[in-house]
Amino acid sequence: MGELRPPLDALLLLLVDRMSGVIRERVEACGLSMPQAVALRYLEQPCPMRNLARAMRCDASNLTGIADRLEERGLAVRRLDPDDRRVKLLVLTESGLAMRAAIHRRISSDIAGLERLGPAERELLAELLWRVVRE
Amino acid sequence: MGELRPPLDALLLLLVDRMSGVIRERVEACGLSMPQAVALRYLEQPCPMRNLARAMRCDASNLTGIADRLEERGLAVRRLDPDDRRVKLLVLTESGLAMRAAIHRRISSDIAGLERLGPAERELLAELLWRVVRE
DNA sequence: TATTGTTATACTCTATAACTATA
DNA sequence: TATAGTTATAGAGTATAACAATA
Repeated sequence: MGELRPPLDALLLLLVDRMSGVIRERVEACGLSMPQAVALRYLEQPCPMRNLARAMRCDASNLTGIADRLEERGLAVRRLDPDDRRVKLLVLTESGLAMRAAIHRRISSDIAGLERLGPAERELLAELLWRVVRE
Repeated sequence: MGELRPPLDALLLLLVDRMSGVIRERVEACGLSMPQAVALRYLEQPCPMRNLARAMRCDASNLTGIADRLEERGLAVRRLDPDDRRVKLLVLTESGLAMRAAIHRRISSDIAGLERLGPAERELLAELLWRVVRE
């Protein structure tokens, strides 16, 4: 029963694979597509559509449709920017803020096999990941 | 300069987010879409299209198009299953095997900020992740 | 009857290019 | 002239439902 441990890179890929699947499931259980959920996450504050596109690493033309669908669902609205009349600011509604929080809550809870680690091991894992992930 | 360390769940989400982006970039630099690359990864051996769809967690009807495009690129071929004439086995070509290996190589190398950890710390991280990710 | 792969349909995401209204 | 958002277009992924061939 001596199961061979895969190398670190394989473990990281496995982790990403599993977590991505679970995240997608939970987001779609909330009735949103992934791009819509990602947009919500970036909309902590009113944001020009152009900036949002940059943050989401997609072409600006895509944001038209994504914003349309967020508006249709009542999760966000377009607001004119008084300082530059070319710009439209995308802003979360109350409902959008609630959805954003709900998705974050669902995604952050019950992660993978984290329950198999004790408090000290989680602390250790967090320290190591912090070193890896830090800017 | 005392930067606050985010909680473990946030660190894991951050890691997944970063790695997912890099993986997508590298896959698309190889000229494939993510679903095509995932299909290649699962095609270690000839595989009925139905099983592949199950593994990829998508409807079987999607595999028709994905397999079509893999065949157009000469990366895979459909082969009849002698044991069950309803079944078509998807099989990698030589070119498909090479692409599969190339993608895996590119994805596995130079991961995120892993270079910031020493050998002992990497060993520790691998042990912890193995506990988390193990079946 | 049940299953495999396909087709038809509809929706979403994706990029490119052209357009408009501002700056 | 440059930029912000939109539109038009085309390709790809996604699910559902219906279908032909086979079990």
